[in-house]
Amino acid sequence: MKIQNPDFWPETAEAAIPIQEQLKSLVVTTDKLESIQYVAGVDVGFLDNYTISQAAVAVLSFPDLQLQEQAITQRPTTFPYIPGFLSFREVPVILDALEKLTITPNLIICDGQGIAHPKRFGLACHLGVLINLPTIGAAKSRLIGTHQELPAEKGSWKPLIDRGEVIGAVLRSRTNVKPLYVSPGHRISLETAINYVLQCTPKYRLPETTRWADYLASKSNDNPST
DNA sequence: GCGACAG
DNA sequence: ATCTTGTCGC
Repeated sequence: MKIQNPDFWPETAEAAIPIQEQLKSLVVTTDKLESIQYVAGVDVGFLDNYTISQAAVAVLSFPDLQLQEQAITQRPTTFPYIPGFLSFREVPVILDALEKLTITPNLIICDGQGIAHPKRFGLACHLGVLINLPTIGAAKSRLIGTHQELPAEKGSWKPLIDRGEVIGAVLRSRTNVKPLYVSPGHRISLETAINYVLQCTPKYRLPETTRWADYLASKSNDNPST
Protein backbone atom coordinates (compact mmCIF):
# COMPACT_ATOMS: atom_id res chain seq x y z
CA MET A 1 0.00 0.00 0.00
CA LYS A 2 1.09 3.56 -0.73
CA ILE A 3 2.32 5.31 2.36
CA GLN A 4 4.18 8.50 2.88
CA ASN A 5 6.48 8.08 5.85
CA PRO A 6 7.13 11.53 7.36
CA ASP A 7 10.55 12.80 6.32
CA PHE A 8 11.20 14.05 9.82
CA TRP A 9 11.08 11.94 12.95
CA PRO A 10 12.10 13.44 16.32
CA GLU A 11 14.83 11.77 18.34
CA THR A 12 13.97 13.20 21.74
CA ALA A 13 10.81 13.47 23.83
CA GLU A 14 11.12 17.23 23.79
CA ALA A 15 10.98 17.29 20.01
CA ALA A 16 8.15 14.76 19.96
CA ILE A 17 5.79 16.71 22.21
CA PRO A 18 4.72 19.34 19.67
CA ILE A 19 4.09 16.61 17.10
CA GLN A 20 1.94 14.70 19.59
CA GLU A 21 -0.06 17.79 20.37
CA GLN A 22 -0.62 18.58 16.73
CA LEU A 23 -1.64 15.08 15.63
CA LYS A 24 -3.82 14.15 18.58
CA SER A 25 -6.47 16.59 17.37
CA LEU A 26 -6.90 14.43 14.26
CA VAL A 27 -7.85 11.28 16.17
CA VAL A 28 -11.40 10.03 15.55
CA THR A 29 -12.98 7.75 18.13
CA THR A 30 -16.27 7.08 16.37
CA ASP A 31 -16.86 4.24 13.91
CA LYS A 32 -15.60 5.11 10.46
CA LEU A 33 -14.83 1.67 9.09
CA GLU A 34 -15.60 -0.18 5.89
CA SER A 35 -16.86 -3.74 5.96
CA ILE A 36 -13.98 -5.76 7.40
CA GLN A 37 -12.48 -8.23 4.98
CA TYR A 38 -8.84 -8.00 6.11
CA VAL A 39 -7.45 -7.42 9.60
CA ALA A 40 -3.76 -6.80 10.18
CA GLY A 41 -1.52 -7.23 13.19
CA VAL A 42 1.77 -5.38 13.68
CA ASP A 43 4.66 -5.99 16.02
CA VAL A 44 8.15 -4.56 16.48
CA GLY A 45 11.20 -6.42 17.72
CA PHE A 46 14.86 -5.47 18.07
CA LEU A 47 18.16 -6.85 16.82
CA ASP A 48 21.84 -6.18 17.41
CA ASN A 49 21.47 -4.96 20.93
CA TYR A 50 18.45 -2.76 20.12
CA THR A 51 20.27 -0.80 17.43
CA ILE A 52 18.03 -2.26 14.71
CA SER A 53 14.22 -2.16 14.81
CA GLN A 54 12.30 -4.84 12.95
CA ALA A 55 8.60 -4.65 12.14
CA ALA A 56 6.38 -7.53 11.09
CA VAL A 57 2.90 -7.16 9.65
CA ALA A 58 0.46 -10.02 9.20
CA VAL A 59 -2.73 -9.62 7.19
CA LEU A 60 -5.50 -12.09 7.99
CA SER A 61 -8.86 -12.63 6.36
CA PHE A 62 -11.85 -11.77 8.53
CA PRO A 63 -13.69 -13.38 10.20
CA ASP A 64 -11.98 -16.68 9.40
CA LEU A 65 -8.55 -15.36 10.46
CA GLN A 66 -6.38 -17.09 7.87
CA LEU A 67 -2.99 -15.61 6.99
CA GLN A 68 -3.15 -13.82 3.63
CA GLU A 69 0.04 -11.77 3.45
CA GLN A 70 3.06 -10.82 5.51
CA ALA A 71 5.84 -8.21 5.40
CA ILE A 72 8.98 -7.62 7.44
CA THR A 73 11.29 -4.60 7.43
CA GLN A 74 14.21 -3.24 9.42
CA ARG A 75 15.70 0.17 10.04
CA PRO A 76 18.07 1.69 12.61
CA THR A 77 16.55 2.46 16.00
CA THR A 78 16.62 6.24 16.49
CA PHE A 79 14.36 6.90 19.46
CA PRO A 80 14.76 5.53 23.01
CA TYR A 81 11.97 3.78 24.90
CA ILE A 82 10.20 6.40 26.97
CA PRO A 83 6.76 5.61 28.45
CA GLY A 84 4.30 7.88 26.67
CA PHE A 85 6.44 8.15 23.54
CA LEU A 86 6.56 4.58 22.30
CA SER A 87 5.05 5.46 18.93
CA PHE A 88 8.02 7.61 17.97
CA ARG A 89 10.21 4.56 18.41
CA GLU A 90 8.04 2.02 16.61
CA VAL A 91 5.82 3.72 14.04
CA PRO A 92 8.58 4.58 11.52
CA VAL A 93 9.54 0.95 10.91
CA ILE A 94 5.90 -0.14 10.99
CA LEU A 95 5.14 2.26 8.13
CA ASP A 96 8.01 0.71 6.16
CA ALA A 97 6.45 -2.71 6.56
CA LEU A 98 2.93 -1.57 5.68
CA GLU A 99 4.26 -0.03 2.51
CA LYS A 100 5.31 -3.45 1.27
CA LEU A 101 1.80 -4.86 1.47
CA THR A 102 -0.23 -5.45 -1.67
CA ILE A 103 -3.40 -5.81 0.41
CA THR A 104 -4.73 -2.76 2.26
CA PRO A 105 -6.21 -3.98 5.55
CA ASN A 106 -9.55 -2.58 6.70
CA LEU A 107 -8.45 -2.63 10.33
CA ILE A 108 -5.15 -2.87 12.20
CA ILE A 109 -4.75 -4.21 15.73
CA CYS A 110 -1.66 -2.76 17.41
CA ASP A 111 0.55 -4.09 20.19
CA GLY A 112 0.26 -1.06 22.49
CA GLN A 113 -2.23 1.58 23.64
CA GLY A 114 -4.66 3.70 21.64
CA ILE A 115 -6.19 6.63 23.55
CA ALA A 116 -5.41 4.93 26.88
CA HIS A 117 -2.44 7.25 27.05
CA PRO A 118 -1.56 10.33 29.14
CA LYS A 119 -1.98 12.54 26.09
CA ARG A 120 -4.68 10.32 24.54
CA PHE A 121 -2.28 9.61 21.70
CA GLY A 122 -0.80 6.13 21.98
CA LEU A 123 0.85 4.04 19.27
CA ALA A 124 -2.43 2.95 17.67
CA CYS A 125 -3.64 6.55 17.36
CA HIS A 126 -0.38 7.74 15.87
CA LEU A 127 -0.30 4.96 13.29
CA GLY A 128 -3.98 5.32 12.45
CA VAL A 129 -3.81 9.06 11.87
CA LEU A 130 -0.74 8.80 9.65
CA ILE A 131 -2.23 6.17 7.34
CA ASN A 132 -5.88 7.16 7.80
CA LEU A 133 -7.06 3.63 8.57
CA PRO A 134 -9.03 2.23 11.53
CA THR A 135 -6.73 1.02 14.32
CA ILE A 136 -7.17 -0.56 17.73
CA GLY A 137 -4.78 -0.49 20.66
CA ALA A 138 -4.56 -3.91 22.34
CA ALA A 139 -1.79 -3.82 24.95
CA LYS A 140 -0.59 -6.64 27.16
CA SER A 141 -0.15 -4.35 30.14
CA ARG A 142 -1.39 -1.05 31.53
CA LEU A 143 0.13 2.35 30.91
CA ILE A 144 -2.38 4.51 32.81
CA GLY A 145 -5.91 4.26 34.18
CA THR A 146 -7.77 2.44 36.92
CA HIS A 147 -10.61 -0.05 36.86
CA GLN A 148 -12.81 -2.23 39.02
CA GLU A 149 -12.13 -5.87 39.64
CA LEU A 150 -12.54 -7.94 36.52
CA PRO A 151 -14.45 -11.26 36.49
CA ALA A 152 -12.34 -14.26 35.43
CA GLU A 153 -14.54 -15.27 32.52
CA LYS A 154 -13.65 -14.65 28.91
CA GLY A 155 -15.56 -11.73 27.42
CA SER A 156 -15.94 -9.78 30.65
CA TRP A 157 -14.59 -6.24 30.68
CA LYS A 158 -14.48 -3.07 32.76
CA PRO A 159 -13.92 0.52 31.67
CA LEU A 160 -10.43 1.94 32.10
CA ILE A 161 -10.70 5.36 33.75
CA ASP A 162 -8.27 8.26 33.88
CA ARG A 163 -9.08 11.72 35.25
CA GLY A 164 -12.77 10.84 35.23
CA GLU A 165 -12.68 9.82 31.60
CA VAL A 166 -13.27 6.41 30.00
CA ILE A 167 -10.11 5.85 27.98
CA GLY A 168 -10.45 2.16 27.16
CA ALA A 169 -11.34 -1.24 28.57
CA VAL A 170 -9.66 -4.00 30.49
CA LEU A 171 -10.79 -7.08 28.60
CA ARG A 172 -10.61 -10.73 29.55
CA SER A 173 -9.76 -12.37 26.23
CA ARG A 174 -9.44 -15.77 27.85
CA THR A 175 -10.78 -17.27 31.10
CA ASN A 176 -8.40 -17.12 34.06
CA VAL A 177 -5.71 -15.33 32.13
CA LYS A 178 -4.31 -11.80 32.46
CA PRO A 179 -6.50 -9.26 30.65
CA LEU A 180 -5.81 -7.11 27.61
CA TYR A 181 -5.95 -3.31 27.65
CA VAL A 182 -8.09 -2.26 24.70
CA SER A 183 -8.64 1.28 23.47
CA PRO A 184 -9.61 3.04 20.24
CA GLY A 185 -6.71 3.99 18.02
CA HIS A 186 -8.41 5.80 15.15
CA ARG A 187 -11.79 5.73 13.37
CA ILE A 188 -13.32 3.23 15.81
CA SER A 189 -15.33 3.38 19.03
CA LEU A 190 -14.43 1.52 22.21
CA GLU A 191 -17.42 -0.80 21.95
CA THR A 192 -16.59 -1.75 18.38
CA ALA A 193 -12.91 -2.18 19.26
CA ILE A 194 -13.76 -4.62 22.06
CA ASN A 195 -15.99 -6.53 19.68
CA TYR A 196 -13.31 -6.95 17.03
CA VAL A 197 -10.61 -7.88 19.52
CA LEU A 198 -12.83 -10.64 20.84
CA GLN A 199 -13.60 -11.86 17.34
CA CYS A 200 -9.88 -12.05 16.64
CA THR A 201 -9.21 -13.96 19.84
CA PRO A 202 -10.88 -17.39 19.40
CA LYS A 203 -8.40 -19.42 21.42
CA TYR A 204 -5.46 -17.63 23.01
CA ARG A 205 -4.90 -14.54 25.12
CA LEU A 206 -3.58 -12.45 22.25
CA PRO A 207 -5.45 -11.71 19.00
CA GLU A 208 -4.47 -14.01 16.12
CA THR A 209 -3.21 -10.95 14.27
CA THR A 210 -0.73 -10.11 17.03
CA ARG A 211 0.30 -13.74 17.44
CA TRP A 212 1.13 -13.99 13.76
CA ALA A 213 3.07 -10.75 13.78
CA ASP A 214 5.00 -11.83 16.88
CA TYR A 215 5.81 -15.15 15.30
CA LEU A 216 6.96 -13.66 12.01
CA ALA A 217 9.05 -10.99 13.70
CA SER A 218 11.04 -13.53 15.65
CA LYS A 219 11.48 -16.61 13.52
CA SER A 220 11.62 -15.14 10.02
CA ASN A 221 15.36 -14.55 10.31
CA ASP A 222 16.75 -18.06 9.98
CA ASN A 223 13.71 -19.47 8.21
CA PRO A 224 12.48 -16.95 5.61
CA SER A 225 10.31 -19.64 4.03
CA THR A 226 8.37 -21.13 6.94
C1' DG B 1 9.91 14.62 46.24
C1' DC B 2 8.12 9.61 45.42
C1' DG B 3 6.26 6.01 42.68
C1' DA B 4 4.44 4.37 38.07
C1' DC B 5 5.77 3.51 33.65
C1' DA B 6 2.76 0.46 26.41
C1' DG B 7 7.39 -2.01 24.19
C1' DA C 1 11.52 -5.28 24.12
C1' DT C 2 15.21 -9.47 25.13
C1' DC C 3 18.14 -13.28 27.51
C1' DT C 4 16.07 -18.78 28.14
C1' DT C 5 14.25 -24.93 30.18
C1' DG C 6 11.67 -26.90 32.59
C1' DT C 7 7.72 -26.92 35.28
C1' DC C 8 3.26 -26.20 37.71
C1' DG C 9 -1.75 -25.79 36.97
C1' DC C 10 -6.35 -25.48 34.63
